[in-house]
Amino acid sequence: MPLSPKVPTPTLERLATYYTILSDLKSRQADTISSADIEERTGINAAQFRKDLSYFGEFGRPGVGYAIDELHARIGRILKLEKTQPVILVGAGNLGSALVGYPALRADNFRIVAAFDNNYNKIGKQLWDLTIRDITRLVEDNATLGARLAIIAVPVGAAQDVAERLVEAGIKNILNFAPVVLRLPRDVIVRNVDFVQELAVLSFHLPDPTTNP
Amino acid sequence: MPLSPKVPTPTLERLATYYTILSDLKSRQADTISSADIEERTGINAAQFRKDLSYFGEFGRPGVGYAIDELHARIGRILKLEKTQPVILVGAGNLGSALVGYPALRADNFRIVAAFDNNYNKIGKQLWDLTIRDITRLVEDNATLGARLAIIAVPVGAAQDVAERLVEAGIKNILNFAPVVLRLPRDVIVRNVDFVQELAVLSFHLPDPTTNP
DNA sequence: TAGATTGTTAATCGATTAACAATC
DNA sequence: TAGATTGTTAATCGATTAACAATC
Repeated sequence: MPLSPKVPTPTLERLATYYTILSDLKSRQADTISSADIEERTGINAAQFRKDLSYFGEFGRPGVGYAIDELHARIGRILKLEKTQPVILVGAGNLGSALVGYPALRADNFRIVAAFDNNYNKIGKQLWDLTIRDITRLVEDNATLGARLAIIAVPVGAAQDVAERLVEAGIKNILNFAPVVLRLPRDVIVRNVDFVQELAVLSFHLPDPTTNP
Repeated sequence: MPLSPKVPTPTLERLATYYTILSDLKSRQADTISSADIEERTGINAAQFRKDLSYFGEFGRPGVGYAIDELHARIGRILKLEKTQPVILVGAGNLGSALVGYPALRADNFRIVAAFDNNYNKIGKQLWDLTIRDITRLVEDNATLGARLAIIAVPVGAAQDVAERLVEAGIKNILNFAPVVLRLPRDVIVRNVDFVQELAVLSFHLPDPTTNP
């Protein structure tokens, strides 16, 4: 298996986008799709799409296009979405609760298998179908759970500490919702989701509040 | 006012990051900071930081650094965060609810001023301090509200329709949480937040499940 | 076969970073 | 003044896209 040398992150992000629209097309549509069709639907340049796939081998047939089912399956395999991935959630607040209840996660084979918090008023309570666990038990609990992905949905002040516990528990792939830069060993991969940052970028593009006429 | 010619999006994203850490430093720290300090705290290259600022003028003093308060204020002005921005939320589900209750939004001067939904069981009910409104009233309601930013937190199937209503209501800056590519006029700016995409990128980086020894 | 579309190379574009003269 | 650090230029790096021979 020729290990793909170095896949650009933007390629991985687009791969996830292709996967989503292929999931959508899978049953309801014709069974073949061209890179031009993909461009039509996603706005992503057709050459870009073909280049993205080329990091992982050959997927289509010249003159014909791509078999939707096969392409979907192969991208799923690349992104390791074929089997259910257990995910740990830390932070049983409003955001954490929304994430546990978020149906798209389950649809894409992610399953939140445990929720942790440091608040003694929450520990032991239910969050959907999960019993909220004590954050101090994270390391020992994950020895059993065996999750390799985690979501941080705690306030800024707690995020760094939580992240370090996660690493201690063997989790090196972290989705962080706290608006803070986590300082962690270099082999830990962190993806940040920052609502305020997103809104700030939009805010910049707002028309200038023209001074009164 | 020499209109900044073309600011790269990554620069805007980093500007929001600088803003966040400056908010943090503002009171508790010394009153001056160097680009090297910024690199230390954010992992963003010091030259990158200086270059980012250079799109907007001069901010520091050679040999000294940047006055924290002033820098914070000026970045706030660039991102138009100095006055409270009204934001409309569409989708009063779990995620929408978490967003309304999210303290960091308010801290950065965004205020969700109205929540809309299409579900008659929800319309009229309370969501925190907001009364959930009828999505079909969006255009007329925003004539009064005057929001220019909106958040879409509805299921995939409803997102395109909601987006078009928002544009009709004069809102051209949209934060979209539905995992779908919105097709809108080119002058509309959309930022997508896609949890599943983020997890998929992390999932890719998971160690290969080595076949049994 | 002729028409369509792939996979890939090469050209273009844009973003990051090193280097340094200017300046406090 | 000497030391520190900026703002900016130029070099580097990497990602996007156009073009096209290969192939169905």
